[in-house]
Amino acid sequence: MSEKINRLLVLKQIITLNRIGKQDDLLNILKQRGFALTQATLSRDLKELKVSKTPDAEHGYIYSLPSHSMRKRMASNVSYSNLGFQSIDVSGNIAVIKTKSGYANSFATIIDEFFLSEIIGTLAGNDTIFLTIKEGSSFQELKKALIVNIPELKEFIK
Amino acid sequence: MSEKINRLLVLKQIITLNRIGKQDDLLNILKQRGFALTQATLSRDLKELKVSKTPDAEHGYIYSLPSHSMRKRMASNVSYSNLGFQSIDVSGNIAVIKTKSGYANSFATIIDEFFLSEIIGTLAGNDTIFLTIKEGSSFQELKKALIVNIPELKEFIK
DNA sequence: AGCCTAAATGCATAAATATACAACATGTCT
DNA sequence: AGACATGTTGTATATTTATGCATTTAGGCT
Repeated sequence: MSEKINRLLVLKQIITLNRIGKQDDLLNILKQRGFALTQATLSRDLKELKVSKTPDAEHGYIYSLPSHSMRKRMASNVSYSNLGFQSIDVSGNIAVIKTKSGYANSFATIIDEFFLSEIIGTLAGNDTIFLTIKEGSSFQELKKALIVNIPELKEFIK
Repeated sequence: MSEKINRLLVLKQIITLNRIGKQDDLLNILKQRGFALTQATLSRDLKELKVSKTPDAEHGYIYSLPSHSMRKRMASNVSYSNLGFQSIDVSGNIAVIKTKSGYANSFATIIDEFFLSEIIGTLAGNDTIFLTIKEGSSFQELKKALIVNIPELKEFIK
């Protein structure tokens, strides 16, 4: 299960570091790295990651991540390891993240920047963030989206 | 011939204003607007415009223009009609744009923002811009790219 | 633990997209 | 104008990608 999350993270990395124009090529690289999957699954993964296929001056077509997900992180060498994350829980359609004192606001800002489709809005106090989960999305999905976008959280969630 | 340029311009407009997920749909709209073409041509047009197909939260997939081409223009209600453009010529792999006095720099800046693949670099003086044409690209291609990106120039070039 | 629901995946295939090739048009240069 | 090069397009088709359906797997809950 966490197999999938790993795969998504590796997939993102492969896409940012290489210029690849078809799923079969991605598939082969993933297989080399020890993942067992089919093109069908890959297609679904790409959809989930919102990876788009774009014409490229030299390579014909290439896959690329939505501009938000990566660009900033890659450029500025920022690590999120110390976001102050403490825990995440849920009640109804409100997820609650607890952070170290004073970290809630900056953490929420980062989350906002990813425009996660599972979230309607965030509200941050001093050490607490409320996240409204979009109708139709689950707490599970939200957690997964958080991990995929902020890999550093992987060790801490669930 | 200018038929094609018109088509590309309309195509861009259609894409910015609608959320369309497959070429057949685009094709139908173009046909409604009086253009006669096939899916093959459309596919080539999309490639030329660097239109990418992106997963979308609600619509499955949508076509969208590279972020530069449009966003700014649509948002800020800027018209380029008065860029000060006067003429464009070429010698070897250097294209030379003449502008009204003082306009060269701002014009060059706008061009830079489109990251045209036909251009290696630009250099602007007071009323003159030098554009280095990328090896493998032609002056013709460059002019077309300029028109497609800055429709206002259509009347003035060639 | 055992039941239940939701997620994940493969297989097969439909759907969508890109392109080789040939034909035709357009432009350029002398 | 004629010749040559370049650009544009359609047709047919190969390639690539998405998805319905069935099955397996993983969680969540009592």
